[in-house]
Amino acid sequence: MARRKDAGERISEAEHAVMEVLWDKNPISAAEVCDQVCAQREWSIPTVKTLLSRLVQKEVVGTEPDGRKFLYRPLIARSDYVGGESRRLVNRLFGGRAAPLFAQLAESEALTEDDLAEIEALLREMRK
Amino acid sequence: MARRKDAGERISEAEHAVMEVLWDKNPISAAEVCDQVCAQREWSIPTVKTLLSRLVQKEVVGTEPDGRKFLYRPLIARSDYVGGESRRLVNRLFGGRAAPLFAQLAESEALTEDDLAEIEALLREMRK
DNA sequence: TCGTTTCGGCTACAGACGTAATCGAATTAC
DNA sequence: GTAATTCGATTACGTCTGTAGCCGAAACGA
Repeated sequence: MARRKDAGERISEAEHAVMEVLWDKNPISAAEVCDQVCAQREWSIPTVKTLLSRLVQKEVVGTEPDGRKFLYRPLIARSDYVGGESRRLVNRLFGGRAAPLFAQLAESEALTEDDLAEIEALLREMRK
Repeated sequence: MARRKDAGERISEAEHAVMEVLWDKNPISAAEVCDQVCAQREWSIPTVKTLLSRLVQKEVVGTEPDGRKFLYRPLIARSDYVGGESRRLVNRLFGGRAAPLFAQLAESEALTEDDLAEIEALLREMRK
């Protein structure tokens, strides 16, 4: 498959915060991104613009002109990113096996009752 | 803002590789760490020594003198580190819920038959 | 005792990251 | 039409990371 030059360019944590905004709504301008993200993290507009241009450089965000300004939109799906990060963690910490991760979360009380029920449902689903 | 040195101090990926060696066997000397880790990553001894001293600075690795040299041992449990990293990922990508992570792994085919069986067993265990 | 090896401890340095100010062109306001 | 505003682009800069070299003291060999 035409795997475009992906994994090379890692998305940093700050950049990820910007991506979340773009996944939530797009295409939007830098100012709009800042409206969203500067509420949570205490960033200024220049910071957001820097992060956006780095994301554009990394080819994970695309731009389209909108009059005098630019609108930004993600070029990768959130599920791809999330899946990749999840797999990276599982590989690095659990030798690629998901069960130990599950056990770890269970042990550290990170699983709510809802989580358990949901996971059970998913398991039943997969068993069919 | 003042450097928070309490419990923070993140362990980088390269440092983590060193930690894995220490968790596997300890206390050991820098040379022994290199024997293990320089096989996988292509590092030289100076690199390993730098990583070790950074870990000591971060107070996650302790030293004890052994004649003229030092022996290193981890000061944090692997399960604590692994648990923390797992929770960080779940918080950052899945809003703190474990179920979506599970769903993600399922969707990306990252779950083996063994994983499923193991997780089912864990679930039954927790249901008691 | 004197050179050689062996360590740990500083030093180095480029690239990534977090955070932001400044510049220059285009646009809007008078 | 000229000043003020608005953007993207460029530049800045300290920290963290990856990767490693050099130095001086201790220890060992002869």
